[in-house]
Formats: sequence, structure tokens, C-alpha cells
Amino acid sequence: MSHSGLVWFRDDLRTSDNPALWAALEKCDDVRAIYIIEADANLRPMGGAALAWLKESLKLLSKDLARLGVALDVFNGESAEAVAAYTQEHSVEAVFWNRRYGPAERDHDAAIKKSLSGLGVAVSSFNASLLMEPWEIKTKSGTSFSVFTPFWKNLRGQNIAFPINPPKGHGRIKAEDIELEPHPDWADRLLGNWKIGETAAHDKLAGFLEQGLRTYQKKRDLPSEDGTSGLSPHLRFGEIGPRQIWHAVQHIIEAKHSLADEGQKFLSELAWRDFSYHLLYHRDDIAAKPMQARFSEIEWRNAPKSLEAWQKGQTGIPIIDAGMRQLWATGWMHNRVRMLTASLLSQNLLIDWRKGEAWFWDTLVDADPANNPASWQWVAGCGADAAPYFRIFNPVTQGQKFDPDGAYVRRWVPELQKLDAKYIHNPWDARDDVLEKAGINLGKSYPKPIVDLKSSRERALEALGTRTRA
DNA sequence: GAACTTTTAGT
DNA sequence: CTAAAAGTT
Repeated sequence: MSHSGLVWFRDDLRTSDNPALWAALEKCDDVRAIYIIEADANLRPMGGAALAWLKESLKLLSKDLARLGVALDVFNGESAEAVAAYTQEHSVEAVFWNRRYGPAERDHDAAIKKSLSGLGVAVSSFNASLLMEPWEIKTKSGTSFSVFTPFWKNLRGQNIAFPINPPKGHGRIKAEDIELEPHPDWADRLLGNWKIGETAAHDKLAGFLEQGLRTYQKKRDLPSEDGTSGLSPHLRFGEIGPRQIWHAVQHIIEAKHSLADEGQKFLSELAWRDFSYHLLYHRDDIAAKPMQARFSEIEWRNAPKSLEAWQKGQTGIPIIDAGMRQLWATGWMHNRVRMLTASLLSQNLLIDWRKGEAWFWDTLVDADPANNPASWQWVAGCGADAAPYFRIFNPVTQGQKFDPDGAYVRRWVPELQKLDAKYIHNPWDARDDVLEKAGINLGKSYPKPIVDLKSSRERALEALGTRTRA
């Protein structure tokens, strides 16, 4: 038995269903924990909104770990150095962590494991983040999946591991005071929209299963409704694990058969997260490189003013502006609107999807290394499943379909508050007297659209469509 | 059983 | 169009 163990926390900020923590407490008499806000050149730094969430989550984790007798230390810097120095300083004999799946992170962790082994420190790694490991899901010919539906058919037939019980601790210690840089004002304000941490995550799940699941299919696509689970940032930081969610839903389905369809639908959405990690694991640098190679040849427009109008929610297209403002104010955007805003940027504006992905990376509290780039590539058309057609959403018809009375637009774009529902998604089509009556002066109180939807759609089909092969 | 061909679907 | 499974040699 090793006497001194170290748990390196990364995307698994929880005490329940945490195999690395569990193993450390099982095998070691003395357990410490670290989190490193990594500044390694080869690793992508966390975005601003996520970083703010992280810091609050760490404070809560520190208290939960103290109840198990585990002290949490937080460092800034290069993780390879920090881990090695910490193990030497505290005579750590065994290090435990839960795996991460990005190519750079895997190489990084493998190198650290090797160097620790050289120092005589044993390293054990586990799966805390995924329903199944990416190498466990294979097509019949042994390759990885590129299309979601067959991936999901495979995954749902697997035996998903049951969550493990919370570990028995080694008594109780005083929680360390964690010293962290304060948040920028913007991030501080958006955190007011959220309850952070493991307990909040479980409360959120319980509330969703009790109230939201029943109407999930009906409401999940309506951005004005509170119809989604809201678990994404908790999943991002591992405040709750997907296997905990999986089995909680299975349990509900068994108890109430009327919820079977809703439950399956919700689990398939949870499976999209595993699918994104599948792509992250099997493909080359999905945040930087289009999965369809021919997209490397596309000449994206350099249009800084349009990009800025998009970022600020000043495109003059109501549902787009509503989404971008919701993102800025809360660190979150409804999924339907994420698709619409991403389509407008990458297709109508023909701006490189990576610029949009980078903005989401910085501003979403739930931005994760798999879902964010994989979803952007899906919308931009360069994703894993090569569709012969392009998914160019029309933000007007989408708005009319999913926000029919304009409640979502009115909430985030108060300039349009009084506009008739008939024109709430296309104010440029309203007569002058209709606009005047609603107190709107297009071009002054609310922008005229920065792009013509019809001609820009044709431009995108032309630019992204048939030609441009390498 | 591997290699090739056809069918079906793509949130 | 391509991916994946099913069918065929």
C-alpha cells in the first residue's frame, strides 16, 4: 500500500462517481489533491467565462474534499513541472487522475506519466467523463464512427457502467482557503445567473427529472422556454458525470413508463456529448482543422466589422442578436440559437467558423474541447458527417417556427419589445407606420440587417458547395 | 472470411 | 455526396 497519494483534478470537479478520487482513498493512507490552471504552451487555455466558473467550482470542491480529509491546492503554471515538484515536495508515491481526450492533452499526460514513472511514482488513470471510452465504440469493420445515428445505436446497446459510490474519507480537515485572481466584471456579472458546484448539479438534475423531462421533446427547441436540462456547464467541469445522469434517467424510465420516449430523447442528446469526444479522440485537432479536408481551401471573408456586429448582437437579425446577447449576459445560449448564430456567421457571413468557435470558447460557461468545435464544424458543413447539402438555416423562418410570438427576441432585444409578432423576426419587412407605432427607427434604434439572407445564402452555396477540391 | 457491391440514411 | 450496414462473391 502506498502511503501518500495525489489526485490531480481536471474536468472532474466532484466527489461522487469519481474513480480517481475513489481509488486514491482506497489505496492510500494520506491523500492530497491539486488543480492546476495550466499555462503549458501546447494546451488551449480555458476561455474567460469558463475560467470564472472554474474558480467558484474549485472553492466548493475544496470544502467537499475537506470533509473527506483531503486538502486541495491550486496552482497556476506548467502542469508538468507543478505535478513533479508537488510529488517530490510531499513525497507522493502514487498519482491518480481521470482521463482527458484531446490529442494535445493525451500527449501531455502521457509525457507526465512517463516522467513520474521515472521518479518511481505510480500513475493510475480512469474514465470519469464519458459513458464509454472512445476506443470501446467501433463500427463492425473496426473503425470509429463519423455519423451520429449509428454511433448512438451502438452506444445505447452498451452496458454503461454504474456510478461508483462516494468514497469513504479519512476523517475531516479544515478547508484550505484558495487564493485566486478575481473575475473580470463581465464574468462576475454572468455568474449571478448560475448555481455552481456538485450539489447544485445534482439539484438541477433532480428538478429536471421531476419537472422538465415530461415536456422535454415539446420544449427543448423553444428558446423562450426553460425546456432544457441546463446541465451543460456542470458536465463541462465534471460536477456531475454522464453515467450518473444516464442511470438516473434509466431509473425514472423504469419507474414511469410514460416517460420512456422523453427519457430516450434526452439520453440521445447526452450521447451527442460522447459523440463529440469520440471525434475529438479519433480526429486530428478538431478546433483547428476542418474534418472535411477540402474545407481547408475555402477562402473565408475577412470582415472584422461583421464579426464584431455578430459578437455584440448588432446584426439587425432579431433572433441572432437575441442569442448573442443572451450569451454575453449569461455565459450560455439556447442550443437552437447556437445553431442559428453559427450558421449565420459561417455561411451567410462566410466568416471562418474558427472565429466563431473562439468567441464561444471565450464566452460560454459550458465551452468544452469536444462539443464546441465539433458542433461548429457540424453547422459549418465541414464536420464528420459529410452531407451533400448544406445546413444553411434561415433565421427568420427558424424564428417563426421556434419563437412564434417572439418572446425570446423581446426578452433579449428590448428595442423590439413592442413590435407585432408578425414582424418580430423580420422587422425590415414591416411598413414604416408599424415600426413607428412600436417605437422603432430601423438603422437608429435597431440596426438594419448587416447581410441579405437570400443572396448570402447563394454566395455560401457557391463558395462552400461543389468546387474547391484540393 | 476478406473484398467487393448494393442499399439505406444523413437529427 | 459519404458512411455504415447488409448482401454477394
